[in-house]
Amino acid sequence: MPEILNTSSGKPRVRFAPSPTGFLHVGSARTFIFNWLYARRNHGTMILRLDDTDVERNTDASVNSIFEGLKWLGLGWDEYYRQSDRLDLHRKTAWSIFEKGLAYRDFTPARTGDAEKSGAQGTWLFNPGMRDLPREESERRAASGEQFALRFRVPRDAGEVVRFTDAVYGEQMKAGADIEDFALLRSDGMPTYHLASCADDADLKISHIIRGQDHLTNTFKHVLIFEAAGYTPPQFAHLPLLVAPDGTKLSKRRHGPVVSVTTYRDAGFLPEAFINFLCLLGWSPKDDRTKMSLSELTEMFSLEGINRANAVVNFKEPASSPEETFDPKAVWLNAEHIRGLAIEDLSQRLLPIVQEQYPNVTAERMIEITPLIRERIKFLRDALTAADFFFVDELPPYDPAELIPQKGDASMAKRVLEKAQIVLGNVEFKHDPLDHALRAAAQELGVKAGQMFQPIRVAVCGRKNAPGLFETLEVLGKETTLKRITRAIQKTR
RNA sequence: GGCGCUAUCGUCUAGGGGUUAGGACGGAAGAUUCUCAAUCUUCAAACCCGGGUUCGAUUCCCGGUAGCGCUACCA
Repeated sequence: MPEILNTSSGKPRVRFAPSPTGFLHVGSARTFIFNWLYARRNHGTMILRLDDTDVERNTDASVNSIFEGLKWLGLGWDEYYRQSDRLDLHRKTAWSIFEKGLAYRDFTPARTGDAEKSGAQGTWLFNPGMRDLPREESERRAASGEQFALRFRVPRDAGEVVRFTDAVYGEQMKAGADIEDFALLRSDGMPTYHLASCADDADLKISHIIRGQDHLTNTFKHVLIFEAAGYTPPQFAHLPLLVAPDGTKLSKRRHGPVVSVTTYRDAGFLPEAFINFLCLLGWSPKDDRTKMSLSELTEMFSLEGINRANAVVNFKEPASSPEETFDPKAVWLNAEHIRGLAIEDLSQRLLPIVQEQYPNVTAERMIEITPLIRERIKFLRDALTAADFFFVDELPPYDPAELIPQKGDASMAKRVLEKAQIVLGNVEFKHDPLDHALRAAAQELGVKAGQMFQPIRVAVCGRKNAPGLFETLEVLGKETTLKRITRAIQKTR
């Protein structure tokens, strides 16, 4: 009598089950996000499960990196498990399958190395002799201490097919004759991924398995395990893979840190922008929205919107600037989200980054500066370069030639600065008065407004490209402004 | 090799038997402005190929091609 999963409450239970064998990959992050969105959208439960049955390859560093990445995303989860704590359940499940005659001991030594792996001619299905080993002989050899793996006895008679319906890819079927007798238990007694994953999914009453498409063909094996263990398989939804511009799947070895979530964090991405970007890879709302908040995404998310083709993360392979490290759309979305933030909020996020380099900057100061750079930064870290002149006492050296205005010369720069020194000494440092005073001064000197503003801008900012002049001066204050203009006048000599 | 999946502008995608094939990023041009941004306007840019079904296919079917995945006592 198969136990019925997922129907009793109607509330979905989903899980994200990473293997701690490396940092949190952007593809994994997307899988986590889709699961989370699905759970929240349908008032279900989000489960985090560490699939750490491969003791050889698991590391604590990886576990930490995964938590670090997930913490930054800030989405959270409702239940947490580690497969290594649940080995008894896995073994019990495996042996229950064995007892039903649906699995058998294979005493063949493990295939070593990569022999006949990728270039294999023909498909390996099972080791000769083992599948039909008489029960008594099997028991005897096991009792004598001989090592064995436990394999699933895949039904491979003509006409045997395994089927399931994928929420994304539709009806799937495969002949049993094309499925190899996969292992359930290794010869050291440890469960394999397939077994552990299914045993846990059943035990945790997972209703929907939302995961990467690399598992689509594994799902036939999983259906076999669920049914052999007496459970109704959950609903499956496979996600198209994220690939590099060259079409190969994202890997640390080939593509470096671009595939790590923490790289986005450290570059100054907003987690909500990163999430927004990832959602648009392989999923779309049916309207034309692109910039979406977490709550909008939660509201809009559905399995039906998931696409079937792999999605390219469009970064430049040899990146010549930090910006090129990322997909242009991710960068744009980040800037969009930054622009959409309230000044106080943005300022708070900028402050720790700024303080790392300029410890004297206060929260009050940052609030004044933030509106001037909000439209000018693409990454949080850009505040460091966009507003540097607010943070330093003394401007770093700049080329005095920069002080020379368009269609002007050194003497014009000097006249403008000297005039500015006088005018600014007698004006209130507020936007409008500064505006009026400096425009009037330009008129008196017979120069264009732009010719008046540029030398002042360079004198106070140390460069030509900067925020609006009046608001800059207002925030900078009279004292610093006059000091920097004096320095600039010295430079014109 | 076997099995499975996929194929719309450079990229992410919408659409769907009859459309000027829509949007976004990026690119180009222009407007605005004290520079840079931001903003606005405009432009260029796509249905993998071949058969079939049909009055009509980019859309449905078949084949090809290409890409990806699985083919481990990894996950």
